[in-house]
Amino acid sequence: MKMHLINGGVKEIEAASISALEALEELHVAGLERVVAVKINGELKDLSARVDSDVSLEPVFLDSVDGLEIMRHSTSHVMAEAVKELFPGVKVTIGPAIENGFYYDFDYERPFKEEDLPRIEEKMKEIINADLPFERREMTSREAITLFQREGENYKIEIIEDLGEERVSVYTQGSFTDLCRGPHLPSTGKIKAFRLTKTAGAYWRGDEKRPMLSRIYGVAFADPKTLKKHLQKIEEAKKRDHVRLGKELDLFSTHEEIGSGMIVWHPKGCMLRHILEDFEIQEHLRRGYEIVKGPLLLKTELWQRSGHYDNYRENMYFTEIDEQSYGIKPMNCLAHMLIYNSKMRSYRDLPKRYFELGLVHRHERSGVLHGLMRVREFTQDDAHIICTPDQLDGEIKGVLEFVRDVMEIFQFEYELEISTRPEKSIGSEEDWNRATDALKKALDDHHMPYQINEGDGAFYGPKIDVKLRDALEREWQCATIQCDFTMPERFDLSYVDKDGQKHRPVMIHRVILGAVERFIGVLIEHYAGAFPTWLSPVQAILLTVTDRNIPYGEKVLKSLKEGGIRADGDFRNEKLGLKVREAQLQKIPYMLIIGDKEQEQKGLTPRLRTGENLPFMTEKDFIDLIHEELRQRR
RNA sequence: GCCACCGUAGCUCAGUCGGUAGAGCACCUCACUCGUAAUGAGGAUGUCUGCGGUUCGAUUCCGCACGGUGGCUCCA
Repeated sequence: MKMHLINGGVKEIEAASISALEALEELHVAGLERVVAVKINGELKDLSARVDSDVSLEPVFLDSVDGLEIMRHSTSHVMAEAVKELFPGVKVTIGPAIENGFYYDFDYERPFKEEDLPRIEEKMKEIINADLPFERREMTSREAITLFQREGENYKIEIIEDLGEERVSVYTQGSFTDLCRGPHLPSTGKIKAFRLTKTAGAYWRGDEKRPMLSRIYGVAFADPKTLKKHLQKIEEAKKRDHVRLGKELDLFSTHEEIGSGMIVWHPKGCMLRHILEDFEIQEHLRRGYEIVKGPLLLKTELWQRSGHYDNYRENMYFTEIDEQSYGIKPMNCLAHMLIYNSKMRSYRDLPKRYFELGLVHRHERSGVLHGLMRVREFTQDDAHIICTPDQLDGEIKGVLEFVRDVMEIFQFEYELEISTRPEKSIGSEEDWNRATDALKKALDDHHMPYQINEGDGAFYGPKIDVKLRDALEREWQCATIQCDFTMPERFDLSYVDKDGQKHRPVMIHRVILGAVERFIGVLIEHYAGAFPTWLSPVQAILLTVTDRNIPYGEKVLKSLKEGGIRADGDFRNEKLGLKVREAQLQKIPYMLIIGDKEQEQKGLTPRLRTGENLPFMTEKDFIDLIHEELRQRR
């Protein structure tokens, strides 16, 4: 038979069938000890897989993307074996490889705790040191069910039954056999670096009505050095945590006595919000939006009419005024529709683009709250575009471009998803398809790649979601563009077309930043608190060298403020070194040194937070410098 | 909401195997008037998150509540 090595030689051998490992040896693959699997005709296989016809082979090295995933998956099997040895009676469920590591979900008489992890790690090391081979076996589903019945592994049986395959494969290493598609490492000794990181509860099959299992997470890398680097990176990322920086930079706080999910904005944080909101207003006006504002409380009857009462009630707060039930708005759309309906609309008026920095309240379940990222009271940069069906595509494109431009200003990388119809929803199948297609088309036309998120749409329509990542690489939904054919129907929105007849407009719900709170959370982590000048709550701080520089410092401060600079002064009787240090820790872009030299020559000496000094300059030059940065949004 | 962990001075944290607590920074006072990441000396600071229970005695053990963190589910 003839074997072809990808990016290598061709070799013909006599034998009719050999293992992939033997084949790679025949082909003199370098670094064979680091090979953990093989691609046979492009398909990932175990090294023990048989090679018995003319094939192309490609070794998979431990430190490749595929190699790491295989190793991480194998590590989860090793963990399952360790847990089964240490905790008799435990049942295994699923244990996949994930980004940087793996997890395994167990069903045990009690949940696992952090303190169980060292013991499990020890046991895993024993298994790894024993260098046990992973052995693959194929069998019929019936045989596999019998096998797992003997082991009392009813979750595995459920998986096999749901698979509905004729044959399945199982892998055994040491005392542990698991249902698994594979491939796996040749043996446990190939695992070079792992760490169990945390425990967590997780519902069986992600369904909160089913049992809560006990999940153990781990990370695993090709070598101890990379593992250490990864753990250090996480420690570094924690220094960028927005809750921590929010406190250090005096931006916001939360209070037990106020309640969960409510943010208190301090002067600097509030300034940051104000800058963003002001930016948003300018950008919206520029793009043909009109600013509107609706009330916080609206009668419950109206929420019934919109469908929110049936579909979103558990997230809403209600109250009673004069024996009349009211709901606090969780979304801003209702008032916008009433504005539209306040008079007759012609096709000539469309599209209407109503923009509101809308304060909403949502009763988020206590366990999901998280710093600024997930709160119960937040402000959306919300808009509703009401347009003719013909205008829909163009409007979606316009919003997409808006999102793209804004993300570029902040230099965010983002991921796009389309979410389709959820179970709990209103509207006809036809409208849903039409709306979903419009969203897809807009993304395709812009050549923007996206994922499909089945069943994750809003109850009234499908949506495009834009996701940003925080310091720990967790994804947060920010911008969203949602198509809606239903609300216009329910509120009987109409416009008079050229034909003199009333027609039904379409509505787009959309946000760009999403929630101002969440966006600021992501923004803090993105810049690690060192905001560009245009966003910095304090752009420059004056640092006097001695007390005799104070009067001059005050004069400079006054003219900088009059020049539109967000300036502050540190006129304390302290050493310059201390003032520099504190301004540095506050991550203020410019420290302006005011000493005798500056006083005599009538100017200032800026020090950047990078440590670099700019040459001595006049107040006016400095003001111009800042304004140039503002213009460029830097 | 579910699972795990956590809550000690304004902040970061130590401590008490049950006998009512400490450090650094910050704060206040005094001296120093100083040129690019911490000047020195002195001082004050706590219902040990809250409410119950066990106990002669609880910050420490137990339960509940409140708040936070990491996940699951849900979501901007």
